[in-house]
Amino acid sequence: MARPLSEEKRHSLLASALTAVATSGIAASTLSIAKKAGVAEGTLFTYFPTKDDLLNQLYLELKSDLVSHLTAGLMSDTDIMVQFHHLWTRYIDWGMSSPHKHEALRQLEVSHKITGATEQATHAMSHELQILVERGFETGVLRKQPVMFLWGVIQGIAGLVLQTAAGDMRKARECEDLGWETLWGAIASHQT
Amino acid sequence: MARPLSEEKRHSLLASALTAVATSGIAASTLSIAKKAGVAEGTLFTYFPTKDDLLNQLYLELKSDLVSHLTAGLMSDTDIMVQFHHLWTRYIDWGMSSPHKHEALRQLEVSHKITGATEQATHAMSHELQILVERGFETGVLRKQPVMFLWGVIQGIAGLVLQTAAGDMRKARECEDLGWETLWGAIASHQT
Amino acid sequence: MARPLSEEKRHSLLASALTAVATSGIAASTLSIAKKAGVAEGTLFTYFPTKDDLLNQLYLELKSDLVSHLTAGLMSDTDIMVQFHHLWTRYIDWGMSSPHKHEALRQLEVSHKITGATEQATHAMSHELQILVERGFETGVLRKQPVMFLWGVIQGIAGLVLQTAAGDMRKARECEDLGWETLWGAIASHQT
Amino acid sequence: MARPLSEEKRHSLLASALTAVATSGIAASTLSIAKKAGVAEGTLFTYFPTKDDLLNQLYLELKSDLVSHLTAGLMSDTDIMVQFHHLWTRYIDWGMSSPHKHEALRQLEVSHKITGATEQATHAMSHELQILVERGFETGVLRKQPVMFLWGVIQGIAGLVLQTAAGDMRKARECEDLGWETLWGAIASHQT
DNA sequence: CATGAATGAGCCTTCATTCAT
DNA sequence: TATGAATGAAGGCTCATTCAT
Repeated sequence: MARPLSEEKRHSLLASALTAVATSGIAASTLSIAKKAGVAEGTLFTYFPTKDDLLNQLYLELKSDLVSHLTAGLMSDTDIMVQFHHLWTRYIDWGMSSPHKHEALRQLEVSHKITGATEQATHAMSHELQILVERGFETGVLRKQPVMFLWGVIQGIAGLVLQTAAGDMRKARECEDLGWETLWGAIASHQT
Repeated sequence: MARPLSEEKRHSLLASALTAVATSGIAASTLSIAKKAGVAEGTLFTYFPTKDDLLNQLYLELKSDLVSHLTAGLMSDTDIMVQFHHLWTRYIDWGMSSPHKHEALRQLEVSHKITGATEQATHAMSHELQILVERGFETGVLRKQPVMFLWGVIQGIAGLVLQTAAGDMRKARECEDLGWETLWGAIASHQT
Repeated sequence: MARPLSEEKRHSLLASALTAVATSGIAASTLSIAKKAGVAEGTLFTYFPTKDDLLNQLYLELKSDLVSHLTAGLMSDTDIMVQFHHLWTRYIDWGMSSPHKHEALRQLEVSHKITGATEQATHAMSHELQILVERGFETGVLRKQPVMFLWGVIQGIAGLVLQTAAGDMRKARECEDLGWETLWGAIASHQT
Repeated sequence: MARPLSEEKRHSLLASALTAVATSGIAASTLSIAKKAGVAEGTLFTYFPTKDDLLNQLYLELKSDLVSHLTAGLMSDTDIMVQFHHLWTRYIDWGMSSPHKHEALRQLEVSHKITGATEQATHAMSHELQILVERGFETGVLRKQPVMFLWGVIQGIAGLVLQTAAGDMRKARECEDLGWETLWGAIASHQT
């Protein structure tokens, strides 16, 4: 009975938190977040018991959004390099089309507010990617390394490209290509 | 100007800010910084007119510290790859022996508080490195790319290694080697 | 008026308020009270239009509970001192067996939230006691004094005994006797 | 160096807290207290790290004020009853001339905010009274009982008198006498 | 110059009450 | 009637910065 929690408000709040965190870091105030979401400050706390909780949920949502964007259209039976190139393209695409998401993710990653449990939850999401990586190891295409390390390399170089491209949109294409060469050089095993 | 500003106090403050920022991010309070520096809160503001100013100075100092650590012992007439490997070793060494510095730098980089002017000032410091990179381009050893991009790759992979190694000190050596292979693969041109 | 207000829920709410107030004073939140009563927060306000109203009702109920406990088994034709001793025993009994009630009453008395009307209503309840007291004055057994004053003395000393006994249950009996001597000394006229 | 903590402001704050607590109970806001003290809200927290701390200090000050008022002019070599009567008179005098103090003390006593340490500290203050009481026991003038109990009786009856007198100032004198008879009856041993 | 008291805006969170369901 | 989401006003406390000493 009573009014049910509105999924719409929840999304408003997360969306508002997204831009707020991208703009002001985790110092963004709950009041500003609530206001931009068109909601009273108190309401924020009926959806997220704590500011930290909101940040964790936001982190989760961003990661999930990124992963699902990356894996969309991935064909698991094609050449591994092709698949990685697909991943790469999608990553840059994601970052270009929603720069706030990328920036907010960066802020959250550096913030010390993300709990171990949240981190765990993100791992569960990337099952498909994990398989791809493992196949890369087995076939000898990729240099053997911890999965998290590999993922970190991708993330790092993508971040770099996005940042570089942000300054000069016209070179975006060039930049993406450079990034791809860099990435593939970084992770492939180069056994001729 | 009876009593001049004491260089010692200035350093105390920067050192204190370093650990504070590494631990708590830029949210670290001026009070906590002053206290750990053994100085009154007001004093902090005679040395740095503003908290943001302190953060910028800290950033400058960290970058300069890093660059001078990297370039120490660099022999400009040896093989380029050897020089880069030296750089790499020194980077990891720096990060391992002073993890606070590395973490603080990360926090500052992400913080939106570093002004353009400060950023400019850091470029000036890396003259020697710039020359090395350019020689890399000319000789065709390195893939042609913006210097800042290259620098970002180094930084990103080094950060990744430090983070990975932090969790498991025993694998530090392994990790460093993996990092080097990754880095060299990322930046070298691979012309057979 | 399809469904009438349920007397059961009303009691749940008052019972819950009782322990909440005893524990946390009148600062106890309506949410906590409603929850412990197994009822939605909004429901509380259909039974009591206001938190202050709830507190007043609780006060009334506690006073009435106390008075009826005191007067139960009172034989109006025995010796006055015996009747007072009966009262005293019953008071201590009440306080010992339901310490929450006693504590809650204290909190409410001190709270400035009890209205004059509520206070009036309690007077009406103690008719039987009033008669006893007046007989005490007429026969010269009790020192002449305002009824409210006398009642205050009883309450004060009983409270003291309960508080003292709370710390050391083993001495409860001793404590009760001491209290009785104190009380009787305080109110009897001592005409030898 | 620097501006020293001003004893005057400290007193302003305690005085303001006194009336605020007397009027609104411990729910009195720190803002209202600071304002009435003519001081910024933040300032309150440089003098008292916590609201609870302020309340404890206030309690201490009130107790100390009361005790020193009671013992002033006490002649330890006169008759015990006379000394107690002196105490009684002083107590009523204190309560009459500063009703806020009395009310605030009541609020604090009931509040659950006074720590054990604070309570301890108050015991230390009443050394002189303790001696008087013990002499009362030794000489058989007082009924043997725990000191705290005796003190509670005095406090309780005094409170009652003050409350009763508050309603009808003209009867204050009468009321005080009645209180004294009640008190002495309550604590004296009545051995003829 | 060094100190730390003073300031008041701002922060996160709680709360009594209202109202849509 | 019962529910609990929605509200926005406080509440206690922290903080960067100023300024008297």
